[in-house]
Amino acid sequence: MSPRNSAAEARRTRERIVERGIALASSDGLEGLTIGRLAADLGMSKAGVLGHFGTKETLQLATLDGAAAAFSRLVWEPAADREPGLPRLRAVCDAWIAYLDTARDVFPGGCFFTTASVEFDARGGPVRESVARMYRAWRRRLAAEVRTAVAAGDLPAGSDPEQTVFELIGLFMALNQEIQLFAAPDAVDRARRALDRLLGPHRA
Amino acid sequence: MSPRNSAAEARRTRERIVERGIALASSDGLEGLTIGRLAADLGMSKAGVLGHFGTKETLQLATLDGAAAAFSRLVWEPAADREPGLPRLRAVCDAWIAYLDTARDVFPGGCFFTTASVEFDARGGPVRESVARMYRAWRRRLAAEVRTAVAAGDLPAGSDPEQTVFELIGLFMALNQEIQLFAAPDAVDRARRALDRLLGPHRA
DNA sequence: TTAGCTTCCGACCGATCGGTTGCTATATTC
DNA sequence: GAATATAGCAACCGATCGGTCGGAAGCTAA
Repeated sequence: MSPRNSAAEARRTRERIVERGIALASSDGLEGLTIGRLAADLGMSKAGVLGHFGTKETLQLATLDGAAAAFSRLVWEPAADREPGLPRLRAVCDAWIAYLDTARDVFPGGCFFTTASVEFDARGGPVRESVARMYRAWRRRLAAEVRTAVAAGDLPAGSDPEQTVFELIGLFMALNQEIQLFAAPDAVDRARRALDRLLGPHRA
Repeated sequence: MSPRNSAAEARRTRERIVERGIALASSDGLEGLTIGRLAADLGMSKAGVLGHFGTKETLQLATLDGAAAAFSRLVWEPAADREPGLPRLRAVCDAWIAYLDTARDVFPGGCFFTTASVEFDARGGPVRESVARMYRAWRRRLAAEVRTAVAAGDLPAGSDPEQTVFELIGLFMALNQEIQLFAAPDAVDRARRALDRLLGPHRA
């Protein structure tokens, strides 16, 4: 079903487009992601790129979904087999920090979702809604782990899960700035110390 | 020295351009700030707008400076006559929260500097450097107040000022997201509680 | 073998981008 | 009052934006 490529290869092509789109958008934002540049980077024509998505907005949504899948693979899945509650929460937070610190190959421009959130938080449209939906889902999962940890007595009984999650998100955004804008070598140390203040000393 | 306007009015025109630029850039970013749109908004020609700055980059830097001046007026100056240390630090933080929550007329798109930081943190150039310089200056001032508060015994002796500032910045970014992306009605309450956790209970 | 489907390309569209140029109109300086 | 300086405009520049269209190339099903 194709000219230069078979139907199966077409899927691969689409994946290549999304993968490259993630890298570009993590640096220049989802709006700064242009079809022409994406095509040039991949050695394709603009029509060839756009043919897989139809419109730029659909391409943005696909890129966002691709980034979320990569994030899930890096942060959520490795912690899935940890004991629910504080152990799993810590594992997720450690992986989140590692995602910000060492996932430069997939996300060279820093946190894809911080960029997308700030870029679209003052606009309407499906991209904004999709970003908000993702953050809400992640916050819900974090809050659930906090609740489990409180029930298990691993976090103080008075802890407000939503409050803890609010502060965690702020921690990750501050770390992202520390790494990307300031290239601070002690960024991860700071983040770990803030984490200890929130969840109690590490490896307690 | 001018055609339709005198030299004095030209300064006013420049201020109008910057003021409108701040509003536009707080929503769409400094890159999304386009000369054509700015001109249309102000009922001017593109050449008339650009004539005051020469290049878009200079316009971006002027807009950034204008935003910093407005921020200073809203956040730093009102706290300047407070007692150095914890009282002044608290006043600045409260004003910072108010800036994020209620300064919609000047900054309709939320925190101008979070937007600029995330937009330029993966690029080079003078705009990025200017953003970094501003944040560094603000962080230095915050850290100085923390140090004074520690010396006065208003904060625990073991407090690390840079660490406290790191967490404060995260708090403000999380609040910005809570307001802009989620329009959460309890956003300010959350921020205040996080602040209490950092600096001790309010009005102690 | 052939007909149809699909991927992808090359060429093109109108709109907009940042920026330049020549000019007009006015304020200021002499 | 003449000369000068300048704010702002209209028109235009090449480049790029998102997007469309027709056809070439090749896989697949009949």
